[in-house]
Amino acid sequence: MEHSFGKECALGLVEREVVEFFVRMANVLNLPRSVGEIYGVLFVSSKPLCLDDCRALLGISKGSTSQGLRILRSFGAIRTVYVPGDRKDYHIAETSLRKIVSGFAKEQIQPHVVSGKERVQRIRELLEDHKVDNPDDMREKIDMLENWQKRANSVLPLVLKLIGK
Amino acid sequence: MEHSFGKECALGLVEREVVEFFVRMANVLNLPRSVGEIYGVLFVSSKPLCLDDCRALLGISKGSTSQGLRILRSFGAIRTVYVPGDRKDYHIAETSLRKIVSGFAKEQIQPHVVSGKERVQRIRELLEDHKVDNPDDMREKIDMLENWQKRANSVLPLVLKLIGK
DNA sequence: CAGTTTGTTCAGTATATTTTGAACACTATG
DNA sequence: CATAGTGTTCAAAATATACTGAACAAACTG
Repeated sequence: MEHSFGKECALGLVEREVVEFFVRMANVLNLPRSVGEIYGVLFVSSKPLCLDDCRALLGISKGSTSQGLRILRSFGAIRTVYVPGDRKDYHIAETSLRKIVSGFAKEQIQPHVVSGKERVQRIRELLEDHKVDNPDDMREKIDMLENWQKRANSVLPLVLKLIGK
Repeated sequence: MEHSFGKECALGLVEREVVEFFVRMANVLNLPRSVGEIYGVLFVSSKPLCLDDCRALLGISKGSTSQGLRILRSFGAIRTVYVPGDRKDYHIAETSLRKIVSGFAKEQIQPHVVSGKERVQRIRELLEDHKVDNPDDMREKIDMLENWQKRANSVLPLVLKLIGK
């Protein structure tokens, strides 16, 4: 007999623990808790689940579930599968670590990198026609920023290579 | 003549832009905005700054500044330097990307990785004496989690190697 | 087409995080 | 040892973020 901790929910003890694992993951990656929960419940399930399955198993709202699924889809952490004879969309967890990492990087990190690049460019321009305390020193620092960005950019491809399939 | 945007502050236009760059960085890394601001102002300054310098330049509170400096110190993003004949602590930005990344990883990421490892172990144990829908499938999934962790662990050393000094 | 089922959107609410500022501890200094 | 200078802590306030649920849109169904 399994005690329930906190709110009732339809998941077994082991399943709950797996979901919690992904909640922590989400936390580290700066994603909403519900996104972790949803990926977790899909990961742990041996069959595809529809929106309402996820919602019911986790005891969260339809809105959160819909948005969570959208986010997960946006970086390829889940796939939507077609089930003949059912109008609902069914979802399964993508289990290729490489795909997930690469999707996450492309969708969630890359935009920041790009805007960072623009920002440094902008600083360079400002530096042309604005007084600063120590122009040479400042120029050196902007160079350093640009160098950091270059190196940061080179990391992802390597990580993907290393992390394999 | 420089217009001021929003609140008055003691930084020039270029300096403000550099600080904003690091605020975005902080954002991506899931650190408080003030931590980004403080690193930024130290990075851009050509001389060491004390707590009250940072506070005054950024227009933030003493408490935030103290905590921000502590966090930055905790992963080696800044160093505290001794200035003879002055009771105050002075701080400078560490500019070795490698040191910063490595410190950040060790202090902010590693603990999560460790607790993740424990969590997977715990799930394995639970799996021993709790019923689940499909034990074989579940075991396979826990194996996958463990495999992911191994691969994730191998990333940092490589990133450090790649990112150079 | 009227009624159902499914999924999305978004304004309002709830929650979590960050910041503030006043109280405190510590040390130096006269 | 009283006072001033420096940095820390933490409870309360401010802010940012995520979640809810009702209203909606779209697509099927009889």
